[in-house]
Amino acid sequence: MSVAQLNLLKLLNKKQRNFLNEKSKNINIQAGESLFNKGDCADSIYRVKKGKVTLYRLMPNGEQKVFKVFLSGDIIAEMAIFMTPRVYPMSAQVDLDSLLTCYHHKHLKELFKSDGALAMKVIGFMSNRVGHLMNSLDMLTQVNANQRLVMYFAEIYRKQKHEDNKFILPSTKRVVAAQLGITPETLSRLLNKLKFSGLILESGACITVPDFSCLCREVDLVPSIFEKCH
Amino acid sequence: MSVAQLNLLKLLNKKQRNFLNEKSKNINIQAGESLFNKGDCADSIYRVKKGKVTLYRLMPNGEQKVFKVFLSGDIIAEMAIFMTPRVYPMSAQVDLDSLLTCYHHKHLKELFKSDGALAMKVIGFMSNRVGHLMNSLDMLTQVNANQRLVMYFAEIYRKQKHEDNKFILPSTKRVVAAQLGITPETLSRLLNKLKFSGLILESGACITVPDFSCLCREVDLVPSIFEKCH
DNA sequence: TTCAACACTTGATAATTATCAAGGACGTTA
DNA sequence: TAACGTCCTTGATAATTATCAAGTGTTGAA
Repeated sequence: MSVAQLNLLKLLNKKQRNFLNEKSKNINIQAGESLFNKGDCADSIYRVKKGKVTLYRLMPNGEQKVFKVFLSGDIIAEMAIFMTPRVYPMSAQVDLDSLLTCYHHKHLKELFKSDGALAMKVIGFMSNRVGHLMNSLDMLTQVNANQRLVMYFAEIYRKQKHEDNKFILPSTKRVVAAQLGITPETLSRLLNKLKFSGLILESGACITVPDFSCLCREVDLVPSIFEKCH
Repeated sequence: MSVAQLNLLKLLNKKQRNFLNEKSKNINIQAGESLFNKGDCADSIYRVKKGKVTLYRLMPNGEQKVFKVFLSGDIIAEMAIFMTPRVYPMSAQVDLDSLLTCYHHKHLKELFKSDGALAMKVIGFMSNRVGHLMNSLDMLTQVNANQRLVMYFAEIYRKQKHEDNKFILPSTKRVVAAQLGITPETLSRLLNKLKFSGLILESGACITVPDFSCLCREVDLVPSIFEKCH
């Protein structure tokens, strides 16, 4: 399974999961509302059961820059509850009417502290996360916008296990551009270039890649980035 | 204390440290030799007692791109030993004749597994590391080369606690440029611009910053990045 | 010493990406 | 329906950074 898909709660066994679920509570939040703000005490992590939540950061100029989009199944603030000081490092906002499950940090820590083997799993999970981030860090500095775009395609394609060579952009292009660290205009032009070359087809938010190898070759990347498992 | 300065071994208490030191062994390595290669089984972490080690990655074109430089006191491969699969994600090479202490992963895991409170500290440490990396990730995509350079200055200035407003570039400018994700030529020109404006003085590898506030203002960053503690 | 290798610099030019300005497409609301 | 807002696109231009080529200085080996 891909590292990206793993999350903290998947490390638990059935019994532990039951223990946690008993203590959890579901909450409904309407689109537009704030889930938490940067600097708030990080008491809970959230699991998205339905809807969409974005994690963002306020830039000096007041713009909000999206860091990550959470969809069904994703866990929000996995790391924040373990940090010192224990505060959320970014803000989260609900984009669509959402159903979230809320877990209190005390109960998680209780589990981890009492079960040494589980704690080791968590440590391993976090190490892999660090490795993954270091990779991204490397890529984003070493790689041009075209390559970042294709790498982003690969990431969401692996995440969405769709039947054929299609995937859906999970948010507006404005947000996608922000995640790639480019302007919406540049994104528009890059997509145009790929469409014009026939390397991708676009219909609304749905993107089709007829041939991954060709696409990768075009931007000078190895095709293996699209492979779902490794 | 700054997050960057914390490391895995500092989480141990005296007794645990003694336990580990008994099992450790010192090794001398000559400049130019390889410490480990990407993909090697990650059995050990290393502590630099003397010398210099660089962690690097081989690029598709065969160039080696430096990810991090380890000097006295730093720990190499803190995360690798916990990853699955347990292999080093990059290669490490000794740049100066070095004395390293080598700790086997089994002994560390033994400690972490048996002491729930320690395991929680480790989890906290890794969470903070993740937070730190997410910050860097954000910065490197949102920030231009000038700002990255000054942020880099801030990082090594905080690390080297020198008397006055001086710090030493820890490696050649070629390597510094690679770490900043720019070419040596661009680095040369950026430094020139800052020198010409009087914002920095350069003599060999030693850089003096007469006024941190001015420097930060010039590149549109907050001066607090140079503060040693927070 | 002389040569070769390497780090660094500088200049000229090209490629990449951002910025600014304008307009089209679409849905929402009055 | 009209008016508005937002997303997206497109064009023109500017800023940033890379690339290529050449030259300087230093070091270390023959």
